[in-house]
Amino acid sequence: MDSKEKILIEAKLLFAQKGFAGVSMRNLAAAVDMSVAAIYHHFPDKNSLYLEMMRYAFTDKSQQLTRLWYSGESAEDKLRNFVKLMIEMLEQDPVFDRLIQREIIEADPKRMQILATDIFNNQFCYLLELIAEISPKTDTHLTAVSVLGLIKYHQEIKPLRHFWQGWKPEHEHADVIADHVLNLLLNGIQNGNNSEKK
Amino acid sequence: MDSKEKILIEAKLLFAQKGFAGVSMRNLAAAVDMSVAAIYHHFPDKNSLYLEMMRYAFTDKSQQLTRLWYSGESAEDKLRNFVKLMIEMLEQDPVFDRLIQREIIEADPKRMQILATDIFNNQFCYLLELIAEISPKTDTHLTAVSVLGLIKYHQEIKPLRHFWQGWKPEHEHADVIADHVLNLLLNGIQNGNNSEKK
DNA sequence: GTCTATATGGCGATAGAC
DNA sequence: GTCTATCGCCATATAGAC
Repeated sequence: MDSKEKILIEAKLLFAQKGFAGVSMRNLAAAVDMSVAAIYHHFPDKNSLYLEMMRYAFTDKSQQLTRLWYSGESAEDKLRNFVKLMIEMLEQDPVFDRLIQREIIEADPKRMQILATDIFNNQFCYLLELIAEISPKTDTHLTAVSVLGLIKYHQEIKPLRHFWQGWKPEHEHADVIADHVLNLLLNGIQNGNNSEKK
Repeated sequence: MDSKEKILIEAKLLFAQKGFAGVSMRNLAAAVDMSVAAIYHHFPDKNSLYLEMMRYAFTDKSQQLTRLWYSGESAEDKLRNFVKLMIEMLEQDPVFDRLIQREIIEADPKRMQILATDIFNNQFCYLLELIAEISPKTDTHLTAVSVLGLIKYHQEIKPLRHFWQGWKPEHEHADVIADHVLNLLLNGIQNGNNSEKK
């Protein structure tokens, strides 16, 4: 395999786990079984390596989703499939998931706009249309963010949740989480008993 | 002011901004205008300082919440107040919010267990009981995580959301978000039209 | 392209004076 | 309780041989 790509793959893993400040060039060199100097042959400095890794990690994540929006299914089935696909994607590539989280918390203004507009906004618009169809009365922007939040948070909290009461092994399975999230979205937590309301 | 408390206050700010690995004892010493050795007089090492800062940052928060659990209100009103209080707390103290985010993402195994059990678990248990009362049929653990996710994600995504379609200035207000989250939790997104279901 | 060796400086933590 | 001075180590980055 190409040495440069090997470095990028390992860098993605390490930076996602430990953050920019938490990963040393020595750590990375050890992980790819090379010397530090060999890495500096491929990248001018640590910062450039990080940026190039980000570009590498973000390529072609949206193809699977786009196929979904153009399927001929009903709006509710599309939402069902969207939630399931997103949860599966995050579970399948947790490294990618953590990288997004890192970027949001670091909140570098330049990178932030690229991330928001170039990568996420397109998919967000499809989701908005879908929600407008299913639930025209609600604020579609807020609801779309809630849908993403439910999907994202269950993944995000995985390191903590098994310490908490009521945890079961099945709570780690993508389809169990997907079913729960979809049920909550479509019915709330009262399971059909949503009478009393102002 | 007490030197130790001054250190804790500044440490909270710095660790929230830059993370554990991103803050050196020298940075902190400069921020409180003391020597590094003076800090080591109050704390045995960097890790202990961090843990004590976390406990310090959480004490007043859990007091507010605990008062809420022992109020004589109905379960649904308690949930309503919990969501509102949490959103207000996160908005009012964004440093605290970032601290949680940092902690979850850094997921240091040693710190994780202490924080998850010592600090979060108590409040989580109250939330579990509440949900068990409101919605006995659902999986309470998953539902509690969803409640936290809805609250947390709307705050977490703030740096990104205004780039996305459908955003309005009012989406930044705590009470608008709280109303939206509560409506979603109690009714789902279909607004009472939750008939068709497997 | 990859290595060994090294320059230069910041890191966590400690010793001991005041 | 706070300081100055220092230890030993690890950080980023470079030089030059192969």
